Amino acid sequence: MVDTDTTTQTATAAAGRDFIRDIVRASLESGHVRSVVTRFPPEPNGFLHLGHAKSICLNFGIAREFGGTCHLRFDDTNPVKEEQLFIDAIQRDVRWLGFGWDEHLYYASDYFGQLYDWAEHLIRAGKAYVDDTPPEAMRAQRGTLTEPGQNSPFRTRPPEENLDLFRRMRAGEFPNGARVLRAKIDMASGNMNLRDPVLYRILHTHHPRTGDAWPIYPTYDFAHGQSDAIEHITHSICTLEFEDHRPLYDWFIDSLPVPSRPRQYEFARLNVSYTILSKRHLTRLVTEGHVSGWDDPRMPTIAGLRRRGVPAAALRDFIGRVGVARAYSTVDVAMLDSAIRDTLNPVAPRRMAVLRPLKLIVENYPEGACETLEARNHPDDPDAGVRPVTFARDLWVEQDDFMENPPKKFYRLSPGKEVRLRYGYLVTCTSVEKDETGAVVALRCTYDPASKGGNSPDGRKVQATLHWVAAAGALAAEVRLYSHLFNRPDPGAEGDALADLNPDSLEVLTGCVVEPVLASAAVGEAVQFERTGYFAADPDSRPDRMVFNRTTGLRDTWAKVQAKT
RNA sequence: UGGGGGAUAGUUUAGCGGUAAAACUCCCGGCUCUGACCCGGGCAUCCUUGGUUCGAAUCCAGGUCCCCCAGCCA
Repeated sequence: MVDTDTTTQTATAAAGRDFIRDIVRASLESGHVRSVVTRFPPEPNGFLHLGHAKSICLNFGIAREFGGTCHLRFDDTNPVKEEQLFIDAIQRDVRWLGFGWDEHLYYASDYFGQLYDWAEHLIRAGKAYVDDTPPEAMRAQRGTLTEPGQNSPFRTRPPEENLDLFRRMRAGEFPNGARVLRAKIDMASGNMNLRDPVLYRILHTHHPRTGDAWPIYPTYDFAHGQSDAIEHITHSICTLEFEDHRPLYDWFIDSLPVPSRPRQYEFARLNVSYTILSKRHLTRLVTEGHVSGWDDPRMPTIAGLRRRGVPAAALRDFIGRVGVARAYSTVDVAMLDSAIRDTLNPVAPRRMAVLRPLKLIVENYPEGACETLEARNHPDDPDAGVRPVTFARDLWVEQDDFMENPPKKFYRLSPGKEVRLRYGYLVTCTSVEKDETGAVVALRCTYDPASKGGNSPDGRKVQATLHWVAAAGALAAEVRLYSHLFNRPDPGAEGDALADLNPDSLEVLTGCVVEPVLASAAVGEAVQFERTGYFAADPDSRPDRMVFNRTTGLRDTWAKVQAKT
């Protein structure tokens, strides 16, 4: 008891601050709740995305911070849309994000029997009735936002008849859509959810878990709160659009002999600029082939972000930065990139990779010769060690690092200019080779033999340090550069969101050359290509033909300077 | 007078009657064997109009704008 209190206080002090956590803290301190129990309730009809990540971090995070429990519960009440494939993917993604549920894995379908009994309970209490009204007519009877609805002619059906009909619905006697079970609440309510909501509908559909055991399925409203109650959830946290379902949520809890009294709290869902986080749209992107799949690195899905190389820690950090509130908002996607860089910068090993190669010939370096130099794996972390890099006469440098007629602010290579080849030598460009069309095909340089390692004895400074790869031994690679999937910050604001798809969201570079050590880069593991960005090997990689995904670029001040001129 | 919510820098969020804080973005500068990282500096009449108060982003009253709800989806 004393230990429990101490634990609670410690956890309480350690937890973050937002209005939900304030509520949890208060309920714990007041003694209304002894131990917090939350739940993450995905519907298995798609892959998890950034919006779910917020909910996952909130629910599992609160349980962790306050010494409570968080359940993973699949909201599988609509077999028409749900699949085992998604159930598996969701579990994989939640785990990858860094959360676990121990034995607390549940399915709303686990409670179909109990839910059915409670439906009969409502019928006997005169609080629910079987309605034969066809869908279109029912819609017409519901009224509008400003006009009250009309009572269904079946609303006064006696309980015995309702019970008989409902049992026959359950027995599979009627076709899809023939009848529904409705709660008898108030057809004149200003809250549309209270105008006799549907509790059960007839669906002769195979369910991933219950098979063909049920020809009727409960609706979200009838299943969710009661599932919470069965699991003794203390804080049922959901998004704002469920706010006006709360009176209904409470109506069921008050009308049924449920074993506990959960409370629903709502927060604003996450929106991110230049992306879309609606399952309907994401599903279309996949099924219509606009992306390669749910795990396409451009997708805002957990699986897509993972494949792109985004670490789980970066996602958690991002969610933390975004905060939790009740105000509608759209977060700048730049905040995600920032979180990714901040997570990767201190840990990602540095490598050299030339994305758009330009040949550089060191004229005064002996032909056929080469030497091994030492490069640090991380400039700020000596413990990261060093690796050998080969220097030779023929090298590759980045096309962007050379300009024949440079503007004043251009620090890199140009005729007559001296720069440093990182961890190598200082080189000075002496001449340029061009093809018939006038395009630069190679640079000729001289190197200062005394500058081995990158510094000359006389201490002279150069303005730029370039990355490079020796031609001999270089590994060929494909590099996939990703940018926003949509070309406007608010896709869909003017019509169909898919019309705002960015046709240039994927750029595939096939002629890249990278350091030989990259042959052993593990899939999904982040590295920094110096001066370029963070990358991770894609599952498509093969030892002799690596494929790298750009997770995110480095901040690029030069690009900004350039853009302004 | 349908019901329910929300308004603090360009973007998210903090602030809970004592004179607006942080992160991201952007701009200026410094440092630098990554034009990265890092370090300085800059960027807000707190939606509005009144009221209460010595004092209001915070309390009260009235406006304005935005979002959600008329699935047998969740």
